[in-house]
Amino acid sequence: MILEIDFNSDEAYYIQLCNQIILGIATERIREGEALPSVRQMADRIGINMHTVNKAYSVLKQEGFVKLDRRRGAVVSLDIDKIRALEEMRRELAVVLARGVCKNVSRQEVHEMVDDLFDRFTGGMDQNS
Amino acid sequence: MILEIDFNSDEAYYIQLCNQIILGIATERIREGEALPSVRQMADRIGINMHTVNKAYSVLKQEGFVKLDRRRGAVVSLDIDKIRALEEMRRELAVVLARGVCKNVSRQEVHEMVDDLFDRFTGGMDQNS
DNA sequence: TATTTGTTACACTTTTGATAGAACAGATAT
DNA sequence: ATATCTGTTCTATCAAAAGTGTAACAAATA
Repeated sequence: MILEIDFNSDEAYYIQLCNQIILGIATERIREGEALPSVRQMADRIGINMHTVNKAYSVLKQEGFVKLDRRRGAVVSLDIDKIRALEEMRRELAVVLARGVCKNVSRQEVHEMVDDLFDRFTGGMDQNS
Repeated sequence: MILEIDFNSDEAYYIQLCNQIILGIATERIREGEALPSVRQMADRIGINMHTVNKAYSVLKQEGFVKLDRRRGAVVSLDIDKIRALEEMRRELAVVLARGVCKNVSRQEVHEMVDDLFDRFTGGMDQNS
């Protein structure tokens, strides 16, 4: 699992960390039941403060991606609230697509991009889910 | 054109304003060549400070959605840098889809959502663009 | 001339992001 | 038992971002 913070990005470190972990889960580089490095290990590895990692883990817990276990650390545990997930996705997607539409990105190009990304996530094994 | 700030949102006011204007352009409620209300008018109307509106307009200018004219104000003028737009869309889409995949949102559901949003933007008149 | 435009400058407050050190209870392994 | 690890929680500090307020300026307009 490659985790790297872009210290020049304008995105907050804890947001970058959250997104990369979520991408890791989606691409199955981290699997359900696996534990993330402890806040201190992770902090050392990627070069940021323990409390910043802790904040990222707390957000991931709040959003239902991990559960925090005192003995095992942050364990990937997906809380499936699909209705809520669909609502949030729609809100975010609306803004992303609106930007694209303004820049003449076509419907077909978006569909192709979605397929391409989905292939990366599931490796083509997502006929049902 | 309905513009409203959610004062309870954790999203910055100027980001909310940017997104709503972009949505307005995408849905053609604001058309190319039209001018947005002046920073002072807009500030009065939606109940935030002039400088915050100015910041939003500056960001929209920077991102190529409007041009700022001393006499006419902020005029919708789309600077089409499609390659850049596609790159940014891909980055943002990756995170949005990853979240969805973790929550069992299917490829088909995403495609349907994209179609639905595109219909809202272009009213079904986007076979070519 | 008076008004409106974007623009800029200075000042100020509040919130957020990030870091730091320290301590605690619970769990674990030696 | 001891030492070590876990998340967690304090207090503290610093910098940057977000937002507001007042004021002024040049350019354009009516």
